[in-house]
Amino acid sequence: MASMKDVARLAKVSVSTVSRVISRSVPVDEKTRLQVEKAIRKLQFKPNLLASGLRSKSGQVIGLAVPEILHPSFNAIIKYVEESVRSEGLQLILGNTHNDFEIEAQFIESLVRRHVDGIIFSRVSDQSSILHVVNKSHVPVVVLDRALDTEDIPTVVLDNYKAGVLAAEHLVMLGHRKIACVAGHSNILLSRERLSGFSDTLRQHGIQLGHDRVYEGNFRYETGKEAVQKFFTDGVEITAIWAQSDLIAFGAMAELERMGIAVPESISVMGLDDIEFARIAVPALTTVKQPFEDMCRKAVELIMLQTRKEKLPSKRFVLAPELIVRNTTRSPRGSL
Amino acid sequence: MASMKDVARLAKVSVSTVSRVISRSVPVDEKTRLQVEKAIRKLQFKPNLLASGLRSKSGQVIGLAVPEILHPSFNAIIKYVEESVRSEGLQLILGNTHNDFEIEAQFIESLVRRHVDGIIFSRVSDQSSILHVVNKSHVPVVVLDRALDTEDIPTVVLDNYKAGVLAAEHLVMLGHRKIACVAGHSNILLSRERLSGFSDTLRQHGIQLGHDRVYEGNFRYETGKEAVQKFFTDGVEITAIWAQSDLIAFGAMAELERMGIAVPESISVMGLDDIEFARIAVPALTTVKQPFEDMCRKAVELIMLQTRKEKLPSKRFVLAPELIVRNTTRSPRGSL
DNA sequence: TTGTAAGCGTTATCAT
DNA sequence: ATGATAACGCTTACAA
Repeated sequence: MASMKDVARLAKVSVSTVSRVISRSVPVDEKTRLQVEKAIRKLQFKPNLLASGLRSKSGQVIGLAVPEILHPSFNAIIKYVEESVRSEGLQLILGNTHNDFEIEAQFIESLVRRHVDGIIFSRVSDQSSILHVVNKSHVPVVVLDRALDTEDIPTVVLDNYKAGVLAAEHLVMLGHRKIACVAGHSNILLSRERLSGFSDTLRQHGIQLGHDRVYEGNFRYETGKEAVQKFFTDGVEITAIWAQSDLIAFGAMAELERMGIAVPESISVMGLDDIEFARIAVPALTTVKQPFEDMCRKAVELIMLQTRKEKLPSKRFVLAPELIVRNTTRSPRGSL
Repeated sequence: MASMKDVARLAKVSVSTVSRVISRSVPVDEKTRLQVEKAIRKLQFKPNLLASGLRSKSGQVIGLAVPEILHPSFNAIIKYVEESVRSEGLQLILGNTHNDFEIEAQFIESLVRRHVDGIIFSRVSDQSSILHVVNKSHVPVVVLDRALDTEDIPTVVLDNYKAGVLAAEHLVMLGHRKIACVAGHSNILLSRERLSGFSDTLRQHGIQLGHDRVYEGNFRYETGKEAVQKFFTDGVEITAIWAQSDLIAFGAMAELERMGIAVPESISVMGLDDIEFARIAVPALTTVKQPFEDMCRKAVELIMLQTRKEKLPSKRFVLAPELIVRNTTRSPRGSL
């Protein structure tokens, strides 16, 4: 492959001039510029990213760490982060941490050694190496989707409280009063926030969300099944369920189906995320949409700002959720 | 960040010795090795990947080009490629080509400039720049999931003909005779192969798959809906449908549901891929499984073999599909 | 505006 | 077994 040296020789200029033409950081005489460009075309010269990265200390990549690739919401994040990253002229290194902090640490280390321009963490493990990264190597970092309440790191999150509010309002407006919630683990901040928004709003409408009506699990499909089994084993009366993820909602619906309980005729179900399948499934899932696209764009933007050493207007960016009404919710039997 | 120079100074050896300790390519005296390792630990030295990449002409990354991230089968591919790549000690650069050959070309160019150790193409666009890559820059390449019939490029594919056979056998065994197929575009080789396997097998059982019973579209959800509409508009009698992707199958089921036709009671539906949702959906989808994990592992393996300049045992690796029977297929009414 | 030359942090070659 | 030293291909002071 042709190098700058070759171009310089052909264009009868120095390598620095070639470099200037390419980076267009410094004015170059029209005539010499044309010569150089001609030589570049002739030799099909493409600058070596490793060399320029080494010199300028910028690998022209950003890294994205997700805890699990085969999960619809992370798919969305991967897609939109890739899009934003490319629109900045960079490339994306993707790593699956499997929620394992050792794998995460190893991934991060490689990114740092590669002089990435930034790292986006989507849901970090609790023993995350983020702090280490931020302190030791000064690589710009953004946390996406899961806020760390304790840390002073740029963060992009959903307004999780508001998500709970939207869900509660929707179910209450439909006339439900026997309502349950399937939540993520309470040691995760966003689970707590979602639940607070949900139960606060119910309370404002005179509905108490008792402990027996809250099932705590993870955000996966199986949690939905388990929750439904638990509610019925405990004999809890229910006409509507809000699941804190669409996957949970699908698990719940599958279990209801298995038990011969019709959705939404007998029980309404709604989720959170608005994954692709929410639209596709039959019946289509009523849910609270997470604005993944905006969140990812924001995250990349925050990386770029830090790269340019600009001061961030704020450390914490909270984006609003949106209620998407489809076909898994309706008024309870006998109401209205 | 500490560099080799720093380590060398602290350990009172030359940088080359440090390099040798790290690469362990050449024997180093036990004693000096320990000294060096101590210094490395003390300084928390991490070799710079850009520098070593520049010198050794290996970026320690491989690139993966997919046409669409938000598609369940590509999710699987992304996941399993990432896994295999990491187990080789490399990292993954992911690019979404949107089936746009210009975007693809640009992505590939950056990968080459980055001296990636290999590129995996998952379903290339028809005007793909693969050939260019293979010829100009000698970067190892593997095509995954969609074979190019014309080219002499290492390829990993599903045995698509066999997939058609498995689907046909299953439906025939259940007693179906009025069978339809929703296929991908016939200008894509794998669609044709799947269809051939399917119709050949039906024919062996005395069933002719007429043109009116084949709907050609893409592999997306909407195609399934369109196909069902078409079949019913045309008044084609059907008791079973094989869709060449799970997404198509879900589209078909949604449309059947909308029309009040029960699956599998009135019409059996089966797919191809075995995406996550096939298991999760209600009713769970009967399908032909694509061994994504094995395919991806193979693809990465082929890259590594090429990197080591080893001769490939073959250019084309065909992996077997597997029938997964779930709840969307059963014997037609009236039979057995 | 352009050229010279000194790195960036490694690895590879050649001595010793 | 170890050390000097020259690359790798680019950017960036500093000079001219």
